[in-house]
Amino acid sequence: MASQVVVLDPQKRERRRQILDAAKHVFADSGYHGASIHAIIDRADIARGTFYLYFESKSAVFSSILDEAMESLRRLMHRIDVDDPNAAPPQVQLRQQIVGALEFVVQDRALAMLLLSAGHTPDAEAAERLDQFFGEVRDLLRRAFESGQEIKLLRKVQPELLAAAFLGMIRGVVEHIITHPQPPTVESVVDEILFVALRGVLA
Amino acid sequence: MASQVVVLDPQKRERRRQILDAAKHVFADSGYHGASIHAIIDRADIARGTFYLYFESKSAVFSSILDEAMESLRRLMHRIDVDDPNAAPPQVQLRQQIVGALEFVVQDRALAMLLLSAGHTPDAEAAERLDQFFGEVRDLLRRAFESGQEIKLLRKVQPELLAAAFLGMIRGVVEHIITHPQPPTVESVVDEILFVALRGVLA
Amino acid sequence: MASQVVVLDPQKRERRRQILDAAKHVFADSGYHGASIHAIIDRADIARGTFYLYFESKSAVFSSILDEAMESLRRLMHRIDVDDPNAAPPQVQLRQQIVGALEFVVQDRALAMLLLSAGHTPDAEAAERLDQFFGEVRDLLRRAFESGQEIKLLRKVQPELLAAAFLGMIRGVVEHIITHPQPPTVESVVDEILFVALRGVLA
Amino acid sequence: MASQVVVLDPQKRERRRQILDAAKHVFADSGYHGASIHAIIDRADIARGTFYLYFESKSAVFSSILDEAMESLRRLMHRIDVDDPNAAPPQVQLRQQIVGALEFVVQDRALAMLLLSAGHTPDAEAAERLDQFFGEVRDLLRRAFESGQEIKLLRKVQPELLAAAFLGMIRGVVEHIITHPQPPTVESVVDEILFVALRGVLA
DNA sequence: CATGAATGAGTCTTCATTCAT
DNA sequence: CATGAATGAAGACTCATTCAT
Repeated sequence: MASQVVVLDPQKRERRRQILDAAKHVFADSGYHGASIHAIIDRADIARGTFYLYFESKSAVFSSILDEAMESLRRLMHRIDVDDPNAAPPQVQLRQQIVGALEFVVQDRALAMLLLSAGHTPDAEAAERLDQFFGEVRDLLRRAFESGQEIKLLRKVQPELLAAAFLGMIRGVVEHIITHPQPPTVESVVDEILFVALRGVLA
Repeated sequence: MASQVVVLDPQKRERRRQILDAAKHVFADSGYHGASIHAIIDRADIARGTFYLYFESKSAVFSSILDEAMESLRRLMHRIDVDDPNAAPPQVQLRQQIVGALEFVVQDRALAMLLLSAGHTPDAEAAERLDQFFGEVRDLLRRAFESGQEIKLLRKVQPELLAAAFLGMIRGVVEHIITHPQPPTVESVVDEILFVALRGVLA
Repeated sequence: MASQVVVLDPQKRERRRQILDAAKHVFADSGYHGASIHAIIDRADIARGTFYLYFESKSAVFSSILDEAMESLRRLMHRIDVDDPNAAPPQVQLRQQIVGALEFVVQDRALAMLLLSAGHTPDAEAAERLDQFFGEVRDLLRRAFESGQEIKLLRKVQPELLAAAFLGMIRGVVEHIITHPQPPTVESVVDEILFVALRGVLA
Repeated sequence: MASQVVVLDPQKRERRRQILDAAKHVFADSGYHGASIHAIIDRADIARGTFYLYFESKSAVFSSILDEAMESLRRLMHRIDVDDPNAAPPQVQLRQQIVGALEFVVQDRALAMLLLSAGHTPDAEAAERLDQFFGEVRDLLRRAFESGQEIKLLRKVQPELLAAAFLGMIRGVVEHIITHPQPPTVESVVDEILFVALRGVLA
């Protein structure tokens, strides 16, 4: 059976998970550079050498974490069905997807912090991988704007610019939710933001 | 006009500038942690010790850069005058200020990249200073929303959430402008974004 | 006999020894501050990082050296048995102990020099540890004087002052033995000093 | 007029004093190595370059401090007059000299601490100078013992060993006086120590 | 004479990665 | 497979000394 993912026997899979989880939390706590292999293997409760048995470098784990996240996100973002009369109205579908994606990110606090906090790192490989991640998300958004425009749901906009702006907005919102002492529900946040995005702030 | 800053003789001022500029570029290129004192002094073409003559630590230069940027931004962001009949209409004033601020950031490419790329660093002092910087900008935005609401220019919104969202949006836009191969003019970008922000994307 | 010290497998023990020995010599040669990690690892023929695998800092090795020395000294200094009719007479016991302790210090030339040469260092931790070491020795001496006084072996003296004086005397004597081109035997030195201490220099 | 000391005009003399005093205190506080030129010029309230106008290096000031101290000590230690029937009895003269010397050292607290705390330093020049200082004192003591022996005041001793032992004792006593919370008078200390030295501790 | 800005060798310490067991 | 001891490059920072003004 063809598979993009290298098939590992369950034991190794399990170890890999263990390391990925540990790394995710450490990256979240300390940022990419601040995360030490020491902290990761400590949390994963494995030996130093074992780490390098599963990942060839620090940036490799980082990459894998982003890979997994991207895949999950992609699974959540289907095409919005406009033609099927049985489907929910587009705006409802849109809202559902955004809520879903945001909830995915926000509920995995470690992932969210990792994504927010990992800035440019001196490690070129990691930096590139992160750029790529956000690039993909931005593409997702851009295509969404383009479709919306085509089907006349949205007015004429510059999709690329808007994608960049909205990606930033999402990051800002996620940060708001995560760092807030009494985090609002994702639903309430999406309602407010979506309203603003769709209709603007003008009275 | 009296200055808050300790007055240095022109020579020292000049050196300080030289170091600040070099540091800004290095931070922009490599992020806070990735920036080495070595790289900074290399770029500034000074000796190791000279650096510590002007700044007591790496995080101190970083701080100073943010201080200067914040001060400049604040100078650009006046209160919007609504009552004076001789003043430009509020929306025009708003647009001017945003254009001004954005232009300030974008035209200092190094500063822009520094602000975008500096993520969580293991250096607590630097991290805090950066948080503070964005916190101040967010406050500026929040107060703007609150005023707008009070004078009934804007509809009822959650100022804090919107401030976070718009700060993120601004970061996204700045990144877009900076990284774009053919960067659009700030004016055109502001027009598009402002329109969206005020009236939404709906057709 | 159970050991207070964490038990290490022989390999690590050996390495630790190797580093301690190297450090002792370097400290002896250059004093605490003058001793560089570089010199220590050079002498121990290990890599920089290896040093920090066994000791968490320069002051930690220093501390360990003093710990070991103190423990050895303490093992050499038993209470003097006055009552047991089978034991050697007190003066003989005293002489034996002093000879033993002095021989221990003198024969480990590096240790002796380290103890003599380490003055006030800017490193607070190391300085404190050294003070503590000599403080303990002084206490040993003070208690010895107090006991001697109680059992009427010694005449009325100020134990604290005398302890300080004799500790200094011992340092002086050790220095004499160590730096002398033809070092006298410890026994001969102890005989002379002990005689003076007990009966004075007057004809 | 011949003079060992280079004659300086009063202004320079004064400046020199100022620096020597400052340096003495700083050396006393932090030991030789821990003393920074910065601390010295700060305390002397002079500019960096000025320091090097008066002393060619850090070790040079250190040397000068010891020179001055040695000269003062020598002035205090005359030959003990045994023959002159009008002179005080030898033991009284001895006591006076010791009290005088000790008082000189103890009352100049900074000097005392400097002498006690300056251990082997990595600075070869300074280390040598310090050894020389104590060597001279030891010689003074040795000659005293030799004379005492010649005139049959003292019994047969090993002058060199005893000089080393007594020098150490003196250091111990000075340390005791200086570090004691309620320092005893020098006179009382000398009485006790001298008694012990002359007659021993035996009951 | 006095100044203090500039220098750069040298310090301790960290940490990603390798490899023999 | 797993281990963890060993490595050494690289990092931030200090400080005695020089020298142009």
